[in-house]
Amino acid sequence: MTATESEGLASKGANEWMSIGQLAAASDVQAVTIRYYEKQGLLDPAHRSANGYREYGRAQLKRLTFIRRCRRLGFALDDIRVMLGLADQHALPCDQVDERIEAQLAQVRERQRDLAAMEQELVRLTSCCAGGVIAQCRIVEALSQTTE
Amino acid sequence: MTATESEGLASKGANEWMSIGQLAAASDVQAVTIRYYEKQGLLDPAHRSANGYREYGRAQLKRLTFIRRCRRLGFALDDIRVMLGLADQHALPCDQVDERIEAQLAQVRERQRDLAAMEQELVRLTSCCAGGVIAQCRIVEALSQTTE
DNA sequence: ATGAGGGTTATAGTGACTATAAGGTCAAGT
DNA sequence: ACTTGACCTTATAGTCACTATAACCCTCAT
Repeated sequence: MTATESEGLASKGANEWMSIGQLAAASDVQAVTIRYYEKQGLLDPAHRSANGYREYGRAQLKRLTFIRRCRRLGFALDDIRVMLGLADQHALPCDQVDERIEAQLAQVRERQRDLAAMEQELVRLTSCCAGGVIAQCRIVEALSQTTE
Repeated sequence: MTATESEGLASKGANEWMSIGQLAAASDVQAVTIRYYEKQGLLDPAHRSANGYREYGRAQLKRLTFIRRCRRLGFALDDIRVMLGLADQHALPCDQVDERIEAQLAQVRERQRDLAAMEQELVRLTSCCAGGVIAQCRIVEALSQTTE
């Protein structure tokens, strides 16, 4: 921990300006990645302090948190850019965002199915290869079997 | 469909030489990707016919199928290269392959957990945004909430 | 004043493709 | 015979979302 009042980041006492490193710690996004997002237009160019360092406030943390969550949910940066754009226009109907969420949900569920199949296959493979030698090991065979 | 006898690929009648396109169709791996694998050393340089075209037999299809399955299971090409190398030396103990499988299984299960969380959040988000306007929509809010 | 640990830029590299360009080959139809 | 179109060949460049590196500046404690 660097500064005395930076620890909580819920401490909205005096001023809440953060350096890029503090924002990185608070948001769980690396500093380089934050700069990358700025360059990609996902974050506005940050306000600079006298020495040229970037300074961030709670709004930026919020926005960055949103981005990080979306990334974790599997959204591409382009999708996120669009969603941020939509969200900035408060009068627009929510359908488009909702549509995206639905599409993403479909994707997530497809991946879940894939992973379930993967898991099953891996479990089968581990049990078939206990303490043996590759000559008897069926792993490669099992994974190269042509479906016929 | 191009050639007359290419359709079945289970037809092991006369000769079973395939062009790269046929192998691509049979293996569900794009031709460009097959060439890429060759360049990366995952596949041996293919035998060439008189005109310089690549020709493949069933052994290659098997190997490629193995690679594709591994990719689907989330293995990196480096891992696959090693596993192929291990599998080619039939006297070696299976432990190393097994170890990899175990590691991969752990990865798969971690992703499953992540996806489950994602799904939950997405479901929550879709229900909170039905027919509204962004001003009332909680999606962006929900995904930018600082955990406190 | 020195060194550690921040910050700044720009550029190059990563993995696993994907797209493009520019050409050679082949079977079928007119 | 010729053209069309689908296939094959190579090489190179682009993609995405970072990640690493280089080379430098700023600040603070010892």
